[in-house]
Amino acid sequence: MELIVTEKNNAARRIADILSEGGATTSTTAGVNVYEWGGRRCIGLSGHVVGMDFPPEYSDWRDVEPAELVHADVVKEPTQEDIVNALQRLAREADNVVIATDYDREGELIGKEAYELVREVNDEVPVQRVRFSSITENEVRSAFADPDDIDFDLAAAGEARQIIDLVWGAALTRFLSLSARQMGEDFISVGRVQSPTLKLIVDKEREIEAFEPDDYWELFADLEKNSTEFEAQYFYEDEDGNEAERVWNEDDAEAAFETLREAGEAVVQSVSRRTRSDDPPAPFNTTQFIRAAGSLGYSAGRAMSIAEDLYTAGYITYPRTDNTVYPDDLDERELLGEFANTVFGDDAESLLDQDSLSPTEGDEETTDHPPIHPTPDFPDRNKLSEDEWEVYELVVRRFFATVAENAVWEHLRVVADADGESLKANGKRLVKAGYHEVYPYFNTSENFVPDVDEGDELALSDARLEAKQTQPPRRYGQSRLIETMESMGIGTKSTRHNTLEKLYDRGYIEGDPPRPTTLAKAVVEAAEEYADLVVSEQMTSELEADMTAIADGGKTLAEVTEESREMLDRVFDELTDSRNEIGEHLRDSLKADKTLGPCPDCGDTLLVRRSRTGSYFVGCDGYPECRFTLPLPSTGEPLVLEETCDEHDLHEVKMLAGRDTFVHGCPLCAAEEADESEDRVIGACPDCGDEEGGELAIKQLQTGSRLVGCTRYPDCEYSLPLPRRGDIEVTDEYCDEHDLPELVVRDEGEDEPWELGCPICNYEEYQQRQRQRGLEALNGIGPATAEKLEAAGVETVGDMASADAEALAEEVSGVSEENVREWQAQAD
DNA sequence: GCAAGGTC
Repeated sequence: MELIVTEKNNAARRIADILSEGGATTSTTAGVNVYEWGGRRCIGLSGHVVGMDFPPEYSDWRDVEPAELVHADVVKEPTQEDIVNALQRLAREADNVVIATDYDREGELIGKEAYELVREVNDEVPVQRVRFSSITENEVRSAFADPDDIDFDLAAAGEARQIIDLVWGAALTRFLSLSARQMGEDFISVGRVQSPTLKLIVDKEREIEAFEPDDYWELFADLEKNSTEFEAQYFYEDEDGNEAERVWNEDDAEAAFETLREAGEAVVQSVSRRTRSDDPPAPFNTTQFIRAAGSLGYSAGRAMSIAEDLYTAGYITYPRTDNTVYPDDLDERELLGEFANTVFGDDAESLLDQDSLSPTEGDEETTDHPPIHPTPDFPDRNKLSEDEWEVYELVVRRFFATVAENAVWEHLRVVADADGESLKANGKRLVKAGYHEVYPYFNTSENFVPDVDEGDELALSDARLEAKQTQPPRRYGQSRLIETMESMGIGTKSTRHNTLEKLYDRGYIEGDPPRPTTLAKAVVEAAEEYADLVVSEQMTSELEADMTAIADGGKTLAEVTEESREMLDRVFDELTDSRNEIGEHLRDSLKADKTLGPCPDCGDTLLVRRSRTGSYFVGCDGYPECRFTLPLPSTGEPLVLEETCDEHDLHEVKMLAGRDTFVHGCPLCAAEEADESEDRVIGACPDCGDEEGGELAIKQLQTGSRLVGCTRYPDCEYSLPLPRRGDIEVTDEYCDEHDLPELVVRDEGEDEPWELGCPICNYEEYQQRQRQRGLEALNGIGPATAEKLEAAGVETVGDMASADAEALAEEVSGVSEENVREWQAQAD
């Protein structure tokens, strides 16, 4: 029996399909899919199934000096036990093993890890290696016809990276965390990729903070020919002989303005026309896909998660790729043909009608995977969420664009003279739309300038002088950060977006575009001073050079890692002396990130704190002398914003809760608002109204949340939830069943008020919906939909114990699929 | 409990 090992289940299934000509059967071994046909079995790993770590005696942070980690052993342990078990079970019975992991460095290492697991249980079996750059009939067949050996040097290069990353990352992370006494979940992390990325963000912030704006002026006027008006801008020649529009001196600007205002007309000095070809974009690699999705409003992580779903469902190719050149065996014409009978049919036909079909190419041609493009498998639109469809359409249209013709612009430049001052107008017109016809994501707005001739006298009206200021540099957006990381060579196609998420999670950045916290600045400062290499992209470039040397046989893994450890030794020589100083600086910064402002009782400082039960609240730094506190909302992690409240001089607080994130505002304002707001009685309490005379009232709590609750609270705890935002109106309409008024919520910025109705009915419907949604999740509705449900604030079955989920399913069984679809439509 | 890299 021959055993084929791939990097992921999807690849295993497709390779089995090709080699078996569709005849493979699927079974599971130790819960892992195995594809089997004519004497062959194929199993997919899940990337690395073993992980590198220190032996257990190093695991207590307090017992081990961080510097000891530098020369500690590292060991590899299984991290995916079920897959390791399945692999070894099959390997025992194998008489030949073929490693078919991805064709890149990490794939070689994953292959070598599989090889070692095979060897543990079978020291005889031959192990071969096949390499192919896309899972297509031709490539796979020819690779298997001519197998090769594992490249152990290349795998060792990857292993050196693992060791160096672990040793540097863990030792420095522990050092900073211990020195700041930040253990547990709020440790202070550093690493070869995350820290240079963080420095990028911090450096930009430093530029912004150091920025001093300059005043300048710009002048415009309207020109007119044959009663068509167009705008022209004043310009002059600066000291270097360059054309300039900004006037840096107010007197000069006023003088030019005076001339333009008095001129009344301008004489055309020159007219120049040129046409410019606007070539279609290159095929999508991961970074460019993230960028394009970003311009549609998707965060990097969200874009990748949607792409992942579309890939797993079989609609697009593998979304993690550096490649921007379609492989030879992609038949673009055939793929276009697959869209003929879809909503993209007209566009596909028009592309097929072109004289030639030559796809664009980017600069990167790699062996890992093809660029991201749609597969011939066209999705049923109803099965995708709106977001998924939008992203899918982007991928389809990008593919279309890469085989479309170029666009052509015509530029018209007119220069005119108004009493010795120069005016210019630049017009542009799209004369051939080309790829823009099928790829509507780029700006194609035109700027109209009429046909004029040299010597024409144009009427000049409405001269304008605009006072402006230079602007600070812009922060990096997520996609620009990822592009910059790529150009610096840090991170990989699969990890860059995760690195950004890590920086958010660690409390280093907040907002979008991301801004560094005080802690982030302190960590970067500390690293710059004592371990410069770890915040520098140079660490990666040196590592890359070393890895190339290992792969070529010029250096050994032992040499490279030993060299790196010696460097880290020297870093620790310096660090250890400054431990207290560093710790103090980090602690101050952490405190600054939690500081709200002056305590209204004692004038000391209000901080965000955590109670023993884990909930957050606002407390005074002067505790226990000052016992002032304010509550915070119970959902999410609090984040102190830059914005402050005018009344109390306190920073506003934002609650981070994934997609339910909201701004709580100034906690003192929220508390005062709650104290001032009168409870509005709307009816009798259904629990205790008859016996005790309890009444239901609309209440506002100090945490900012609102509810309908019993006036006898805390004796009676009956309550119904209300939305956090919007004005709640009590109408004259009454619910027959519960004898309560219908409520309406009016939210600023929303055109339509939300007719919430009777609060009891509303809550019952809400609970019902929650159950139905649970059922949908149970019915195998995709992760994207589940995520959406979570966004709607609904706990999904994914979070429930399986017994609970089954009980829930039983409770609502007898529901037709149609009903489910209807509910889903409502939820959307 | 530390990193970065796979994959889900």
